Amino acid sequence: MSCTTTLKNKGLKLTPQRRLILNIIHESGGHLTAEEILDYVHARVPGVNKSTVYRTLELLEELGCVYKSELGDRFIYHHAEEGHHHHLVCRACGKSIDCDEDVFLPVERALDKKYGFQAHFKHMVMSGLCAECRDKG
Amino acid sequence: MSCTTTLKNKGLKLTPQRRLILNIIHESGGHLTAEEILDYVHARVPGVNKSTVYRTLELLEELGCVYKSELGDRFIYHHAEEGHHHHLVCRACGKSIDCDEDVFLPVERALDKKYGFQAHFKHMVMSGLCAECRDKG
DNA sequence: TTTATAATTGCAACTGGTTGCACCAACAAT
DNA sequence: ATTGTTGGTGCAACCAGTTGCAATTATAAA
Repeated sequence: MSCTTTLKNKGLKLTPQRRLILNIIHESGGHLTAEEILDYVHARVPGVNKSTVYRTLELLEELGCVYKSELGDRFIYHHAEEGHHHHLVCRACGKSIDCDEDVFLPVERALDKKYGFQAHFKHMVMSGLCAECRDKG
Repeated sequence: MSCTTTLKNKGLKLTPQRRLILNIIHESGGHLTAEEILDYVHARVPGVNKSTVYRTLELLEELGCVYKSELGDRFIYHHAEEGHHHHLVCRACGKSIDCDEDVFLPVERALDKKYGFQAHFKHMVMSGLCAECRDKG
């Protein structure tokens, strides 16, 4: 279901500000920080207030339209495409690799079996070294 | 090696402020947010400036004396004991369970094999449901 | 014990992000 | 067309955390 219909179904309004923010996230494709999104918004429509942007991001996250993930010290937003997956971000070249959803299943099983602890790993973003950058040294 | 000797070996000073902050983290045993640490500091010595506290936490993390981990939206600090391990924090009762260091090995291997991506999971803090709270709810 | 020096602190200003509130816009009922 | 209601925005004040800088202090050498 598209973001716009999700909004309407909940009795929420698709305002110009929200349309703008959705467009920016969709067009970017990749991962944007809240601040980058704010900058893009202001570049197109200077008048939009920052609290509107932050509130919209929070709303879209709650609706499941975008994902908010932790990467090191900051939070990044990305579009919730069909099919969940994780992201591998190279700390050397910045490249982002889509990663299969199931890699954390062994961890979830182990935590359950050993500690009776129920954890879920959803759209994780992991920092590390990609193959090319590792070979370069 | 103790935190105090680590400081001295690097030519860094063991000031009263740093001693206080180290004591608070050691005594607490558990996980403290930066703000909680700041509150405890002020409770004992009101004059200490917040920038001193934040800078000290950053320094101690760089030295490896304390760990800074992400838990949901915030960062928590905990003492770097002998033997690394992860933490399982119950989102219902708040209880913290120490978790074996090796649970993420399958993930690290899978990421390497499938994507040539090198990632390391160190002192992770995971939110979820402990066995008791799961049975209750 | 005194001095030299680099490390450290407190301060004030600032940044990213949040919150309460008054006003505004959209829409449904009359 | 008018009104009532709900949701949304902008504003200003606020909060946690950061930064540059001048003043201070722990420490090692003399």
